[in-house]
Amino acid sequence: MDYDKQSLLQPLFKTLHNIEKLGTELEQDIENVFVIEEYPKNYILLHEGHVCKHVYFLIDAVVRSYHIIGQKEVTSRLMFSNHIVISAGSFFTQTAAVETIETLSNCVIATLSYIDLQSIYAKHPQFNLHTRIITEQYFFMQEQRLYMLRKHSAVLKYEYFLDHYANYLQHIPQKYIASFLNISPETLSRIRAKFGEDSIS
Amino acid sequence: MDYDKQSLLQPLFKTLHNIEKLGTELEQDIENVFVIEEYPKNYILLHEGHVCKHVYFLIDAVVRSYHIIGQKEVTSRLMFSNHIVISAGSFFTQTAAVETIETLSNCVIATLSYIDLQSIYAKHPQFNLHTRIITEQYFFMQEQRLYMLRKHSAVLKYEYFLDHYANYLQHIPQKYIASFLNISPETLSRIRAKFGEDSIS
DNA sequence: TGTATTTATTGACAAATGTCAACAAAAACT
DNA sequence: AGTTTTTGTTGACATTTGTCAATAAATACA
Repeated sequence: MDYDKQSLLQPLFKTLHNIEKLGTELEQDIENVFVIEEYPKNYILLHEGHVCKHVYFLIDAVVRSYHIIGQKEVTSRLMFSNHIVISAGSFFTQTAAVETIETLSNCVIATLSYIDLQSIYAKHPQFNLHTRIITEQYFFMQEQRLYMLRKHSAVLKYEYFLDHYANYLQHIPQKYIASFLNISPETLSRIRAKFGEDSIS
Repeated sequence: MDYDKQSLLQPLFKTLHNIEKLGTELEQDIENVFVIEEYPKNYILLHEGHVCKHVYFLIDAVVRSYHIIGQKEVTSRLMFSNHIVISAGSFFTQTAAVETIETLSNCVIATLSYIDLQSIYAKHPQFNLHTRIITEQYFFMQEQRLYMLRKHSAVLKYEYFLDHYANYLQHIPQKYIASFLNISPETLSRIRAKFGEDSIS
């Protein structure tokens, strides 16, 4: 693959620099350990039961994570370009993941292994500042997802989704959206029918 | 108050040392900025709409956070001794909180202000390592709460609660547990009645 | 200890959502 | 382009959970 790694990683470095300027050596070391990879649609990046050994920085991608509850897949997250993706519990503790991560489009993704990340920490302890802040940001996003799930009715949850994910609506099969909102595909279909009705009349 | 601050903070320092040994000066500086305070039961530590300006380390406490959805309070977290409590979004970004934090028992709590924490970071950048790891741990706990909320039936959610919070059951009014599980108090009462029935027969 | 207040329980009923099935539409694959 | 497969829609109905109200139990407080 003849990618220009540096330009593909530009958005990531912008985020990092906004937190605190990286030294030249640190920036170079980070760039060196990232690997750019292509994955086809519906490729499984992480299997439930396996250890999440990489951070995925989504360069051009639509990705979902899900876990099995009862017999059914329940979508836990929907993620897009410029998101950083890990299965948190698994990655942080290097233990078996309880969720599966799957691509929903042909993807270009920068991957960084757990081991390489640890060596970055060892060589550049100041990098902990950046990952602390990023973890805080993702913590906050997760808090908002929790807030959404506690909205009581299916309609309120769908409205929340429209407010926060409208741009991505067309890229995600509806059944996954329903599952993300914890409602049945039929219920979502009915809600959408009503919404359409409203905007016509 | 004639508390022995050092001994009250022992559990916190143990956690920090387990991540990476703190230097003497850093340890001393942290100890200096923490303030031990007592709060009565049902005291509001943080009001929705205010900025969360402190980290609370619960020394001896039962605490809940909640937000208003529609007309109703919905309990978002239940927290106990040795937990670190903040309203994440508000604290990290120093903006208005969307939730309220309230004591459910008479409490002894160590508080640390946002400003003091920033000066610790400035003076001891290596402390970012500790807070990164702690943030990761709380991230993971939050992920588990999300997982719980996605369990479909009220019974499954209550079973989850029994598995993870059994020790605290008696300290928390049932209506807050119901709210935490996103079910009505009546439904929880009925589930508990059935459970009791089962264990007799 | 007795009274007031809050919390929990129980029943009857209503509302929301899930399930199953049949069909339509869209997408994927030769 | 035509066929197969997947996804989305709609209806009928079942199930779960919520709501309201009455009562009991527990807790707080004077």
